[in-house]
Amino acid sequence: MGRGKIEIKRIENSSNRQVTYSKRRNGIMKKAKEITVLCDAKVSLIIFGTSGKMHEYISPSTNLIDMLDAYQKATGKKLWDAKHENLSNEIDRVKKENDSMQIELRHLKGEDITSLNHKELMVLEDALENGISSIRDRQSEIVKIARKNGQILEEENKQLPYFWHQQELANMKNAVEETEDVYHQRVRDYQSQMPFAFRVQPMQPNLHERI
Amino acid sequence: MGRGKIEIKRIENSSNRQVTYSKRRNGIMKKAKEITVLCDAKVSLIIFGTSGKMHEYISPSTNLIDMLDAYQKATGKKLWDAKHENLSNEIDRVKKENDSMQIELRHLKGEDITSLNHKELMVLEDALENGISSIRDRQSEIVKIARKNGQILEEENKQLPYFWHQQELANMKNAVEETEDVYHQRVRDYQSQMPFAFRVQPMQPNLHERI
DNA sequence: AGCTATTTATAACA
DNA sequence: TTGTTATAAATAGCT
Repeated sequence: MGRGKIEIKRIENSSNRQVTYSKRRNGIMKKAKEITVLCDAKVSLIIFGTSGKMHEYISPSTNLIDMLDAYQKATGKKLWDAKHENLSNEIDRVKKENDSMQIELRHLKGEDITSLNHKELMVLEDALENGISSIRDRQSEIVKIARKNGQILEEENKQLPYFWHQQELANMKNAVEETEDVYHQRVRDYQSQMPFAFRVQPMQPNLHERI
Repeated sequence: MGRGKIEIKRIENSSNRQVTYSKRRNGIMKKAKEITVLCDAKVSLIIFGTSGKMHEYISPSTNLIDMLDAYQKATGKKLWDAKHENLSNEIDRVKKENDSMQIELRHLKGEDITSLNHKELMVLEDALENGISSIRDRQSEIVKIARKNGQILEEENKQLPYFWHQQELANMKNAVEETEDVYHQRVRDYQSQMPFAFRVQPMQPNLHERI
């Protein structure tokens, strides 16, 4: 209904599309109002354009909530329960993730490990070895930097013998481990059989150096 | 638009009203579909006639729930109330818990530790020491039981020297640590200053012995 | 339900 | 954007 007939397909010219949208939106709104009055129907009309701007019409004799209640009764579909269900599902999902991390944490702390078998324990032990060695490396790095900057406090100084000793032990152990290639080969094999929760998961590196 | 012009007011003749309702309803539906395609708008249209029968149109690119979510964002009106807000809040809470566990796990694995200071590293180290010693205890326990039951496989036997060696190292270390009461006293003090995520959190004990 | 005279909506243009 | 107008589309009153 215009100067020319148009096909019902997306209008590619964006400004034409905008104009048509605006005019037709008004047209539909008008029709909605008319059918409401003429036939005392109840209408709920919500329109979003590509811009994201919303327009709505609700028959004056009702409101959106009542319309949606009626909708649920008429269709049997649960609307706000569906929403509810989605949220519940997400909670379940996140909580499961939570639980497996919780378990992994406890395992790494040596708790609840009676349920683990030999292989699983070996994987854990390896992870802990790696962790502790990283942390000791970092410790000595910090101490070295602090030394250089003359920032070591009297109190902290007292602890140093312990760390140095730990370093020695770690070195001894590493020396032993280096002769035990068979063991580490095996650990790597087991890791590929472990459940996902036991592997390292990627994460955003958002932390900064702050000695 | 018909044989005669009509006023926009309730059609009193019930059968005329019904006919007009049906025709105009189809007209609006058609218009809704057209604006959806022509302008890629998203439309939700729900109509109830006096009979109580419902008709609806939702743009194929969306669904009623998403439309209503968008409606809420656009208007600020809440259609689904506190119940859902509570669920959303719980999701946020659990996700945050998740994040801090994620961080703690990475720390225990020796990752992302450049952001930690000396004291925090000490707490971690202590936790790892405890974990590794529990796990080694359990390892040797398992081995002992397996020995007793004659269940040791040839393959597993190969690994034993490593574990025994680890045990020795651990014992040496413990001997050292026992003479370092000052250190452990200090670690306990630091722990009370650590953020929650670094402490052990309670959990349901749902795992069973399964050597 | 169809039919068609008319009214309305709107596409192209200004 | 807003308005105008030729034309397509919707539909009121009839069958």
